[in-house]
Amino acid sequence: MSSNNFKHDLFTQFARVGKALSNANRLELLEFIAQGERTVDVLATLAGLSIANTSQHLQQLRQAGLVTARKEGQFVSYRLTGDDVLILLNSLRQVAEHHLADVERLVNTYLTVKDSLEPIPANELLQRVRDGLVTVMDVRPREEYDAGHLTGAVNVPLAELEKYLDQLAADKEVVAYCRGPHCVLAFDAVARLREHGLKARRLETGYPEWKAAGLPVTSDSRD
Amino acid sequence: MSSNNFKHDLFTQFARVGKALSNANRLELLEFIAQGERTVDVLATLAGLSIANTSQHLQQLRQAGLVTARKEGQFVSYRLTGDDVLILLNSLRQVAEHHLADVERLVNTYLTVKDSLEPIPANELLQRVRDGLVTVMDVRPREEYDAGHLTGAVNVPLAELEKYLDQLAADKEVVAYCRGPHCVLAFDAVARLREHGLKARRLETGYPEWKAAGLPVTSDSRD
DNA sequence: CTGTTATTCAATCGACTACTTGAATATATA
DNA sequence: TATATATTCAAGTAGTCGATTGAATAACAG
Repeated sequence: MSSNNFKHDLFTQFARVGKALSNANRLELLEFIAQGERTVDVLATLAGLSIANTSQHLQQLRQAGLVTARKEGQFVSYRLTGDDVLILLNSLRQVAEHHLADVERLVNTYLTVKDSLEPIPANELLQRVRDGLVTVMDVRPREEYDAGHLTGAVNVPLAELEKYLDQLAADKEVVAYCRGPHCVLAFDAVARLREHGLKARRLETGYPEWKAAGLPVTSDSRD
Repeated sequence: MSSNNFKHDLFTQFARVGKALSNANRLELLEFIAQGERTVDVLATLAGLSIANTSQHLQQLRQAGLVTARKEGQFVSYRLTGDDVLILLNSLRQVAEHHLADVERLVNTYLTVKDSLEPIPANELLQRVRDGLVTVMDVRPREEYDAGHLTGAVNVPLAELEKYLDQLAADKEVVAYCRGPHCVLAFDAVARLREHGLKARRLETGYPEWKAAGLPVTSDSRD
């Protein structure tokens, strides 16, 4: 029956996408790429992989249709092929969180104060920004901030957080965000801000999701 | 940095889910399970696999948190752990359809209708029903159909689909629907109808949404 | 208790995966 | 033109995966 073959062929193609998602390093690379176009060696550095290895992973992602490459001079930049990839990644994460006991255990182990950190949803943050009630703080490294950030956010790399303390308006609540819902930088920032007596929460999601939702972003360079 | 380990551990867990989705046979099993609880040997028959092999795949799916098992007498029945798994499967399919050239080639090779993967919106369906251009097919089990269905729809439970093939007007397009936008029954029905050379699409939403929109419904029994 | 059925476990084999190393291919710069 | 840089390709190794086969559980029937 050729129809059975059709079905099986189709599932084989779907499985190619699944296979691309079956490796932790590739998922991490995807998360970095989700924040904006990245070159190979930047990605290798961010993920802590060798360049050749990174290149190979990127080609698997490309063959699975999750990323596309663009060559500019000596550099090859990768970016997601579309917002549906982001949706796919988020539903993967959601299923994993929901159904894998190990994930919950992990999160609880590392993020002891999880519930006290009440994340703020994106739409609520948007409203509060408009009302001038909050300071939005981007705690990612400067390069990532430059590549794109929430409009109105200030960049405070985690290492320099303490330097900026007295520049923060004491009456405004601080909302920190970073790369995604599981990015620990924002958790750390909130914990440290609170140690210094400031009101602080974190954004429920992260920069890629904010951007994908069509909410206002700013990039300081091309990108 | 302990946070790097945390992050990597987390991605390793996500990758477990991805790995479960990385094999065509497992994806096919998942689709069958999505239609309702199934026992091991039924699944083995449906997928054309040996029982031992099916059992192994099912356990991988279970360890990835995608399905759960329930033992009743001699039989072990598997079902999806939740609706978010369905959402994940659909976004996987969507990304694959969107970005894998091979999928498009496959679909175009086997299917006569080109824009066929696009679901039809409710208002458009309503118009086409009035124009007598389509056969509306409710692929849910009979009890659900009896409790309420789109006015004018015929009930063809998925298991009996092949029996009804010659009763379908060959010149009319078939529009299948079931429980909601992510209900796989309709996907499956469309795929199988197309395998038999019929024009088929699925309704963008499902019965609950149709009813909620105030569009015409009929119930055959009390209710 | 014996035999049957449904499912899982265990052992095996060929194929594939992740990563490393070192070379090849472009592209820019001096 | 020669040289450095960014990326990809190719080959090799240890480890994992998918499927088959046959045995091991477990629940039921006679």
